[in-house]
Amino acid sequence: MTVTLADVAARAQVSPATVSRVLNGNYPVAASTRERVLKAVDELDYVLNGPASALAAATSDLVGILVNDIADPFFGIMASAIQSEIGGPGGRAGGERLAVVCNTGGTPERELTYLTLLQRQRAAAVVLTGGAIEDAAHQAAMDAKVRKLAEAGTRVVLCGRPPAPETGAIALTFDNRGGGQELTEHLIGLGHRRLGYIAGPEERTTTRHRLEGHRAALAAHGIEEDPRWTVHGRYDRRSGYEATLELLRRDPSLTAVVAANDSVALGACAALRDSGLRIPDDVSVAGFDDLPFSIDAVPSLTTVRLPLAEAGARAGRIAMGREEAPPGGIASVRGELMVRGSSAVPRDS
Amino acid sequence: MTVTLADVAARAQVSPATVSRVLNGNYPVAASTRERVLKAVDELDYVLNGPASALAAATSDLVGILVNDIADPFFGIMASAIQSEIGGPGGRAGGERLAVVCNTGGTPERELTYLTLLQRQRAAAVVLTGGAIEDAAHQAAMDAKVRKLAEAGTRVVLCGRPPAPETGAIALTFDNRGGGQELTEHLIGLGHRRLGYIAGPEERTTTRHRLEGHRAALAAHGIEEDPRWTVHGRYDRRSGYEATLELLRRDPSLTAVVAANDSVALGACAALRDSGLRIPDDVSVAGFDDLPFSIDAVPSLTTVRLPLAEAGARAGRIAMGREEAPPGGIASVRGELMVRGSSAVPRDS
DNA sequence: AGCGTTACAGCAAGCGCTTTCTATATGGAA
DNA sequence: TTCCATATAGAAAGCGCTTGCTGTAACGCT
Repeated sequence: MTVTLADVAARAQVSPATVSRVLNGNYPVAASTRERVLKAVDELDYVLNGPASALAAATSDLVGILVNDIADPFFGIMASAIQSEIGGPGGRAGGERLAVVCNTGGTPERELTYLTLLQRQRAAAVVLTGGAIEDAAHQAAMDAKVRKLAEAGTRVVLCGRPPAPETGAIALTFDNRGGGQELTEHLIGLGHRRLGYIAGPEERTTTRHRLEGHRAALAAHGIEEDPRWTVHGRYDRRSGYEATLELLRRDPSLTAVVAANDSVALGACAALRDSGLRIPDDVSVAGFDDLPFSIDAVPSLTTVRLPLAEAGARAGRIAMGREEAPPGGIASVRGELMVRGSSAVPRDS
Repeated sequence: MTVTLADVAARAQVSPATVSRVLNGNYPVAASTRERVLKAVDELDYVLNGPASALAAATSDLVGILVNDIADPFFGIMASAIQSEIGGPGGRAGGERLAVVCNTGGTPERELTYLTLLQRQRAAAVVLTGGAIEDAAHQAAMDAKVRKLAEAGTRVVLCGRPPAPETGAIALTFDNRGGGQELTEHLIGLGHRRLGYIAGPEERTTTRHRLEGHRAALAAHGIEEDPRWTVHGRYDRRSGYEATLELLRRDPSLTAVVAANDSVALGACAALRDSGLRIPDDVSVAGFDDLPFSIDAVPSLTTVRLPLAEAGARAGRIAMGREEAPPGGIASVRGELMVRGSSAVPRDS
């Protein structure tokens, strides 16, 4: 039925061992023999049995990439960059690796289950992207899993995620706190004193860090924050729209709205416009991430650029052992403030 | 070293066969025995060896999803929907399946290589998304691969891709032609007579079909097309920006620009604005796909909505055998014209 | 009581590959 | 010529799991 190594061996008049060695190229095989084997492979249209090979060799060529939401370009861009470096087809590395992009939806269970699934597949490496969930029990479970993976020889890299000390994972962390602070400082510098903040889901590290940065900036400039100025929501446009209406309801005198990310910011812009407010004349808006569409917003969005593709690529290389891990296994990746049209001096200043 | 089935069996005082059956749940096992086994599994922290199990059972729980560009929400949305239906963690189906999202970059080689890799892994199913590449040799190679996969029992579903007759693949095709035609007819109906068209890459079916629809609309209304009105580019914002400048250079009297997709349309908007033209007062703009950000463009984008999530979900269910294939193995999915702010009656009409 | 069923559990034969160890040439070096 | 590297090929033992087939109690009938 299906062609096996043995069939190829028979056709090439060699032993299965030789065929295997030709295919893996890690053992001397005479050129003439190799050719004969290759010819047989071609003629029989032989395709290696991955599971069998993984079983025998006790390694696989699967690389897992965990993302919170694959439909969100934030993750798509990182996933794409990681994948381009892990040496799948078209990648520069030799062995052909299969990237397994797993969509966790940001839920603890799925995150854990996917990790188990990857462990089951004996994945060669795993890259976890995006913010982590802040729940002690879940964290502990994740850390344990990661440690187990690392012990089993799977390289684990965190990309845009806080470090997980003692687990053996390499972390490329985004400086969300610093970026958030810089962004808000920019607005304060323009003269804003009443700033609304649309945060992401409560239990995410990303959410907390960005918010902390924002508050640090306020504190540094002696601005006392009104609790009404912060609204939590999801990381999507819709949430930004609704949260903005809520903010406006709570305090119509806000002169700036800082959003947890660019999608939220876009929703905020829509809500402001629908409320008859002009950007940035009446209200300034700022986002985070600098996704491709942010520059096309009207006015273009002031935001913090995160080098998603670069970080992803680096994470991919580290996962493949093609780049050294940063000292201490932890590196902080900084964002860059992008001042654009959506932020300006407040009207009343 | 690592815990195996046998270890669990020993601990639970049963045979390996019994453990396997408890884990797979496809054979009667006494409740008391099952419990004992489950307890041992838990105590030993046993994780099934995927490759070994795939080898023995001659099936795997991997499902491949091929996308042209994972960083593009067009594909991200479909991938997400497919994944939610294939019964991975959180999905409603029983068996836990691992979705393998493969980023082909739209290149023939990678497309083919990934298919081979999936074949090698004995994937349970494969979903190919997005437009196909129009190259006779490549098509033939792809069809042959697909046929082989189908013969080997892998269910192959095409989502947003033209049918591949005689290969055993189920096709959920987007009616790009019809959508393109409807869109252009809308513009013509508004009074536009000089319409620029920014097409995607030449060799893609999606590109060709949308363009054909556009031209069919022109023809149907007796509008003779000026060859200068069509520019080919990539499916991204940048390309839209540049192409628009080119169109404007070629014929400054254009009153409408139809883009191959929404990203391109956004780039077009930027180019028009940078050229001092107002949308839609001076020039109308239209996109395709209706990605989430399109409604947030200013003005919001007139476009053709493609039910990406619905189609993806359906493709996922079909791939899992949870939904019947459409009659003849082919279904056409229609788009819906979304008339919004970026299109209006031309100034000079 | 005798016997066919039914419900479990175990045996053992692989699944298709990798890899260690062994065998056989072949070609110098002595 | 003799002997030992060196190069290349094969034999065979698994890798860890699944599953067809074979027991063997326990049960319900007649």
